[in-house]
Amino acid sequence: MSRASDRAFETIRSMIVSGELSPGEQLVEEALADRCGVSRTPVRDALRRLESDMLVRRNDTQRTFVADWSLDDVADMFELRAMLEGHAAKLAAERMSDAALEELRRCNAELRRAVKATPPNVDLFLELNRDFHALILKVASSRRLATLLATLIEQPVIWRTAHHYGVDELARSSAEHDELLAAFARKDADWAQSIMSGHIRRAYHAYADAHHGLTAIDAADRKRRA
Amino acid sequence: MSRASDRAFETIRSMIVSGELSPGEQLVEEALADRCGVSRTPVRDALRRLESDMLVRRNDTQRTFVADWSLDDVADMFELRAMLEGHAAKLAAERMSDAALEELRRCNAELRRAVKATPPNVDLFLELNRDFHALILKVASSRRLATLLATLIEQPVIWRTAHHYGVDELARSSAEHDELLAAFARKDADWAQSIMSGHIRRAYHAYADAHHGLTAIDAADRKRRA
DNA sequence: AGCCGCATTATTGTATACAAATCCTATTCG
DNA sequence: CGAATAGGATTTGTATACAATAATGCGGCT
Repeated sequence: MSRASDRAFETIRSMIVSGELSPGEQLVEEALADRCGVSRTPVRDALRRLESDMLVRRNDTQRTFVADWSLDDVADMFELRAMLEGHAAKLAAERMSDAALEELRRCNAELRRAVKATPPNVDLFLELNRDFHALILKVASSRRLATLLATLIEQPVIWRTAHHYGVDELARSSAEHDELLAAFARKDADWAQSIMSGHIRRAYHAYADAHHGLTAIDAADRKRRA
Repeated sequence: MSRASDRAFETIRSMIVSGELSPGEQLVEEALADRCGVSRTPVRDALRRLESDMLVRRNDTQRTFVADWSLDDVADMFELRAMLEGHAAKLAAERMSDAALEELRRCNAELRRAVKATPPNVDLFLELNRDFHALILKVASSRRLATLLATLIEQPVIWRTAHHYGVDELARSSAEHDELLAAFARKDADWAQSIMSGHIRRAYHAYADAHHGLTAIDAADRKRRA
């Protein structure tokens, strides 16, 4: 997709992920078109893409809204992610090359530096974490799997809450990455799968712990807006 | 989506699934618009949807083509399906109600009748098989999972080859469904998961057996057309 | 002959106007 | 007072024209 459509997609996407557009809020094509400085046509394209990423949902009469996720939905999402990323790690272990392994090591070394900085560089951590997982997915080399996972990562839920991670959580992440590297080095597919699955599940509980007190407020807030 | 856009989607979709449009063939918006009797706008919508279902792919310059799948891709697809449908069966076993179980039983009874007819009614089998799996997915009640699986089922690969099933394969399917029903009745989630996973894997091998001799021809055929 | 550059054609992208559907509200009727 | 509803306002759907980009083929050049 060329300029206008991409711009619309990225603009709307970042507005959703940043929370500038609240969960449950209605998205009106013409208003978005104005904000993006394009016509409705590319906005419609963008909304379709966002819909397939499940960042927006449509009601039965074709109105679009920013997706809102219940705790159950989030739990669901993490469970699927644990399963699929575990599978990816397994495939990756079987297909890991020395070069790719070395790149993963470099990535995690940088990641650890970001964690150990004072104060820890959370944005950099997130970026390198993304890279690390993306690299594994690449080694797994399953187009299908990549597509499925794409809709599970990069969720606003994750992004808005990642900053709540404590330093200990961040450090634990890079330690788990080390374990993954060990499993990859030994080409132990089942081990890699187990670690990855646990890695994601731990992330879920970190999320849940940080949020279980907020959901009631969120729900009330959402209702008020609607 | 209202009439025109849906019509375009369904028309193009069925042309792909039936093989009227060959894998690798370029899809031109205006030509499709003519064939569907609508303008390019709804066709573009339809192509986006087909793209997210992975029935078409786009090259780097935005031309669209009917998706073509290598044997590896298909194996990949079945493996993911085995994993995800297995997970769905597990969730379903935990959440199965008596009413839903009864409905599944009725469905499989009908399915068995379709198999035992002379000659076996393969189209009816396929439809009921779909219903059976959809029902399980519904009981699993995970929106996310449903979305992910949607892109894996209903592939032309599957549809075009289902007719190659022998009577014994069909009978074995309904027998496996019976086992699933037993697992559901006892709410044995792990059992349900194992059976479902095996069920899909068996389907894969039936596919592979029927096709491993054809791929060379298919490839040549595809090349000739391109 | 082979290849490069340019004009031509084919195809997709975007804007816009208008049509259809949906939503909202005010008003009427029970 | 509440429910049904009619009609205006809002929003989405579709068609079409034109712009931008990519593919194709031609002609000249080496």
